[in-house]
Amino acid sequence: MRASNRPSRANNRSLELRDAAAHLFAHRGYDQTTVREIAAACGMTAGAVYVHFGSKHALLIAVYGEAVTRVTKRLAVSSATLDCPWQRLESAVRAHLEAVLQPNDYARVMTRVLPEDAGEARIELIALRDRYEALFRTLITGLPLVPQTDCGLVRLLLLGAINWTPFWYGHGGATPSEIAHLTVTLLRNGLAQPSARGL
Amino acid sequence: MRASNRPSRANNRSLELRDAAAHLFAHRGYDQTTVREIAAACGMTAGAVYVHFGSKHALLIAVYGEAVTRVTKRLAVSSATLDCPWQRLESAVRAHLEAVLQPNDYARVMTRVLPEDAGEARIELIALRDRYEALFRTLITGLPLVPQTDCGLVRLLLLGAINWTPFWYGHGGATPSEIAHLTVTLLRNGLAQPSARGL
DNA sequence: ACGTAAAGTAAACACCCGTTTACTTAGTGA
DNA sequence: TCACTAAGTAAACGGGTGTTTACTTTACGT
Repeated sequence: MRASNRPSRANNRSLELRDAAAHLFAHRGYDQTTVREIAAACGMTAGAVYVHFGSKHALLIAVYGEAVTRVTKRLAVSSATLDCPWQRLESAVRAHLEAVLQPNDYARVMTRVLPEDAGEARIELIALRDRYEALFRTLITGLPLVPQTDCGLVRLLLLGAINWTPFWYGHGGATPSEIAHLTVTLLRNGLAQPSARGL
Repeated sequence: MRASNRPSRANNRSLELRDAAAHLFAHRGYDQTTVREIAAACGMTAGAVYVHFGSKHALLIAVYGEAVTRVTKRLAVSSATLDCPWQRLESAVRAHLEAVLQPNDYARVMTRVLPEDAGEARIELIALRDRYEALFRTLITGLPLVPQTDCGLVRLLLLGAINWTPFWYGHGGATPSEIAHLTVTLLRNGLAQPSARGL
């Protein structure tokens, strides 16, 4: 049968493996996922994994890298056409949440797997994450803020709030779009009653 | 020699074991900590651990429970004497951050170890965490907010922001007290320039 | 003084892990 | 057609895991 291989050889089962790894890492974590499970999800043996990836760490780095690439692309597109910097930020937050909260294996790995769990691959994962978070840096420094605001701290708090969402999403009943709107509104106006607003 | 055991027998090496486990879980995570390491930290053999705890999971539950108890106590004390609900919240956030960010093994386990990593003990850990987060529920519902604010969502965003701090603390240079102040000020007033503040 | 029970040891148990090693299969280019 | 190479298998390797077992030590109550 030659029906399943159109281009030539190299049916790129590497990508198949990477997808399976992403799925398992996202749902069960890195440590609790075995190479044999990943292989079995592709109908292969554990040994065959090492034809495509040098180690389990390399597989994680591939998944993490792809996750950053995808969510970066999505985020750039979603906020490119808007003028208001607050709307740009909200759009970016919405894109991030949709990526993290929908059953999107890749994006979820970014919050589910801590770089510390990756051993020697730790440095590469942190570099990948930093590359992504830099996007929020530009979005936040573009906001018209009260002077002397610590933009870095604001960015870290915002990312923390939205990175933690996978741990409770579903219990609150809010959609990613609603969460994004409340988050950015909160960031913009606060939630004190205007009459009771003090310094 | 009977110098080292005042009360009677039972020098409570259980507590010693629990402390050692807390230290290792906080710094290396649950999966990557072995029972033999915990035992060795107390100068014991792995087998002796099972005299005091029925399993590694039981040890984690003990650590997690103690963590919740400690930080709950600390939080209740810190915000009891204040009148202004915003100051109460800031004080609680500060207490939480100090517990999580200082080299405090117990508190750090609450953010470092995900309940999902605990297998069957998962349900008990989630129950313990919920018991703690309920404290913030009362603090937030006590705030004078604009009507129809989703208090639950606000609480979850706030807890996310401060639970994520261990992953970047130290790089920003801010102290727990400063972070707490900015966080609550942000929550209260937002960070838009008053002149540019819209709906 | 002695029986009892807790505390701890050393060693094994049974299993699972990531990785490697021969070996087989199959498609490709010359 | 035939050497070449990538892809994959089956099985083992070396080591580490949580846990259990049999045995020893130790301190107490009576």
